[in-house]
Amino acid sequence: MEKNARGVRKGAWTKAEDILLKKCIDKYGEGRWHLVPHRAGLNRCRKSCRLRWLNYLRPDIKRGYFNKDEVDLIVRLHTLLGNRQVFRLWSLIAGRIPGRTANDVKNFWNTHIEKKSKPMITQTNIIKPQPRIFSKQLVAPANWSKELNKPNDAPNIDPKNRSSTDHHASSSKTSKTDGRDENPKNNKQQPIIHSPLQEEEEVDECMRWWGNLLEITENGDGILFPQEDHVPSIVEPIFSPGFGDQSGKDYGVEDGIILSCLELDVDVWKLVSLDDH
DNA sequence: AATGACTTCAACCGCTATATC
DNA sequence: AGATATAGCGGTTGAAGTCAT
Repeated sequence: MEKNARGVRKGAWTKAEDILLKKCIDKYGEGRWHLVPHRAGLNRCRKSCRLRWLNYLRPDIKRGYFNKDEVDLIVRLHTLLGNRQVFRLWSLIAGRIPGRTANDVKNFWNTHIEKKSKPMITQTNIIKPQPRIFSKQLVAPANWSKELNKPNDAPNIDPKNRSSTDHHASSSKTSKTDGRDENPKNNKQQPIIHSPLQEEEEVDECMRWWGNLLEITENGDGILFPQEDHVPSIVEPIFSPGFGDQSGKDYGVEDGIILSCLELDVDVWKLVSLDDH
C-alpha cells in the first residue's frame, strides 16, 4: 500500500478501515474531521476519511445505476447551470438527488452524459426560462433572458481542458457571498449599458439569480413547474404542475414568489439515450 | 487464451472559503 | 485586521474491470 511522505496511507480502503471509520462516526458524529484519524485509529489523512465517509460509507448513500428520474434531473440542472461555471455545481445537483453524492454525479456526468451530449448541445436547445418576479429580495437582471438565449460565445467548459486556475478564479468570484449580493442597493435594476464589462456583470447577475432559484426550492419557499405531464416523481419537488404552460401567465406562489413557465427545449432522453437498468 | 484498448469510479490533489484565535 | 486551522469544493488520476480483436 502506498504511503505519502508522512507515512499516511493512501489508495483503496480496506474493509477493516471502513469498519473503524464507521464506528468512529457512529460514536462521535460527522465533522471535526481532523480528529477522525486519531479517534478511529486510522493512518489516513482527514480528507481521505471525510471523502470515504461522504462518498461511500454514509448509510443513506445509494449505489448502482442512476435511474431515469435521476438522469433527467441531472441533465436539467446541468443544462440550467453547467455552462455558467456555477460554484458548487455538483453539490447543488447532488443535493437534489437523495442518496447521490457530488462525486457520483460528477463522475456520472463525465463518463455517461458529457460524451453523448456534447455534439448535440447547440444554441437552439439551450434553456429559455421565463420568470417574471422571483422573490422579494432579488430581482432578475433586466436583460437576463437575452443573455441566456444569445449564442453561447463563452468558451464551453470542458473539464479536461479547463485549468484549475480558471476554476478557482471563477469560484472565488462567485462564492464570496454564495453568489448573492446581500446589499439591497446592489440588487437595484440598472439601465442596460452594453460595455463588455457590464455584460460580464450581467451574466454574473444571471448566475446569482439561478443560485437564488435553487436555494429557494431547497428551502421549500418556491416552486418551479414541470414541462411535461410525465415528469418523474423525483423531479416534482422542483418541477411541479403547470410547468409546460406556454401561455405566459404567471403562477401565484405564497410569499410573493411568482413564476411564469420555465421552458426547456432539450429532450433529455434523446440526449442521453441510456438503457433502463 | 492472451493482450491491448477502453471505461468506470474511488481516491487524491490543489485550491478557496470560512471559522477561530 | 491578520494569521492560522479546518472544511469543502472541482478537477484529475490511476487501478480495476470490461470489451474487442
